[in-house]
Amino acid sequence: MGIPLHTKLFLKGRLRHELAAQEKTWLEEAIGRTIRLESREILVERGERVEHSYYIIEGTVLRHLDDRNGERQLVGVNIPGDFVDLHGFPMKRLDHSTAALGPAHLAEVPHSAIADLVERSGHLARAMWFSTLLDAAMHREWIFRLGRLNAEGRIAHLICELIERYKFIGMYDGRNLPVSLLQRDYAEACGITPVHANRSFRILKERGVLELRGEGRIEIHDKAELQRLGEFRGDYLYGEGKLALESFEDRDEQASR
Amino acid sequence: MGIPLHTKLFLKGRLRHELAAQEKTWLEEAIGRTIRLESREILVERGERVEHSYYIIEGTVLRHLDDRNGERQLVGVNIPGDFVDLHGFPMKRLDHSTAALGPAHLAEVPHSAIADLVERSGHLARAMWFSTLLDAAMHREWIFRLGRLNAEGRIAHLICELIERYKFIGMYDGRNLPVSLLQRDYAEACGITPVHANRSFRILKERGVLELRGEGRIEIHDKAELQRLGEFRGDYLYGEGKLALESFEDRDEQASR
DNA sequence: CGCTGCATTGAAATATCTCAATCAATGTGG
DNA sequence: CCACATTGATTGAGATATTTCAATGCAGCG
Repeated sequence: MGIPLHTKLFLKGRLRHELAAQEKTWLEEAIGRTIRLESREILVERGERVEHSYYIIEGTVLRHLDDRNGERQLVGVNIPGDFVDLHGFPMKRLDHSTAALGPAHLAEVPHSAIADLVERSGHLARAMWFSTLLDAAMHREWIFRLGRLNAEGRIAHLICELIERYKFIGMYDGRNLPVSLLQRDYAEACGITPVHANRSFRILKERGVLELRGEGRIEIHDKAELQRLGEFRGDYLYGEGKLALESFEDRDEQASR
Repeated sequence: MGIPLHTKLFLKGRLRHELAAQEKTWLEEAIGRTIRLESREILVERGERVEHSYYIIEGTVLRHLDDRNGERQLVGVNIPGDFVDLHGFPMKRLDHSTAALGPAHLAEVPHSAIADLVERSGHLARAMWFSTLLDAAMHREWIFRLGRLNAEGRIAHLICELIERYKFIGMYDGRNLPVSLLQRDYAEACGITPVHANRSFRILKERGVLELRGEGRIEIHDKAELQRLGEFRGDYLYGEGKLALESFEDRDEQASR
């Protein structure tokens, strides 16, 4: 078919198994259109009712809450292959805002199409449920990071998470992480000031842990130390041991005639 | 029927509409047995594989992550009517631990029974998905609380959330909140030390905002000020305007012959 | 060349932690 | 009923982490 394959990475960072060809086709068909966002462009504002969910083909989307003074707290980072706001499908309204980090290319999936998908494939339905649960698991680690770690640890933990997730989608080469967050963004993710983020990065650099290289690139020099600082245990990303959907797969096998 | 009705509060704090009688019956039947936990007893440890999910009939369950030194970070508080670990159904393994706050009475629901439920009722399936998404929404607010608020604000925000949730299940009278967290627990929820929690509560008391009364009771004196301090907007609990499942209900109506 | 946006640095102010002690309530054994 | 242990709350004082404010540096860009 001549349709461009937007679903190549679909949920790739989220599931341990490939989706079936049939499922991929359905997903591909569910895409209404694709949209391009400019750098820092807002996708959805907190409180908005939503009729579509967005899947990232390319780029990065930040999810955030605003405080009274308009200061942001990031609550999530989405990368290619992620749904940004799949929870908008059951919830119909977003409790946080989403905005592109740099230029981004998204697939827009109408909720009506998701409803069809869910009806057609129990497996896909559960894959989507699972994906939103993975968001929740990440949220929990973010809570941990903010509650128990100091500034360096928080940054380290965040970067560890990003390393694992980029690894899942084949975009981490063991040294260079293609992340273009500004120091301000790290500050907003870690609950610290940009000034303090800056000092923390300096320390990490001086200790030979990592270095911000600009151009949307982080150079990882000592991942072990990074994990130690961030008290990072990556199991919450459910990437190992293909734990993810196996139980569903078992069930599906039993169920299939 | 002679079976005690454990599902009276089922998801009551989670949905804006009553479940259908048929659904309640199914749920009731899905309960394998009920268990009682002693105060501070651990229910599930991080990393454990789980075959059951637990629904709270009575009592409070805390969800937490441990840091390297065994210090806890709370990531959630569950109250009567909540599923504690419904996400264990799709995920099969918990990424955090759960433990009773005081004595608790739980209903144990085998995942096999949930699988049946999900298959039998699309509506119930989505209600459960929704419930887990509400957890995620709360997680996001916890991230906000830890990232943007000072100690007093964090405590205020947490208590505001508890007020709303107890209100949903008819256990808040406008003044007394039946919560028996220790100051240590507030500290673990808010990412501060117990000593600092203590000082913060003193300030809240001196300002006439609230008072810990012991005996598992918080007296709320000035809810407006509490909300201001916590920059609290309760919309993320999806309790107003019955936004929750209306879209599903619409769809279900269309779908029903 | 003079913006502009971001990174970087210094110095003082503030929030929070740490350590150590005391207090109050409760329960237990004799 | 008393002596004692236990648990959680409370307080003080000094140490540390983080913020705030203000200035400077630096690169891309019209």
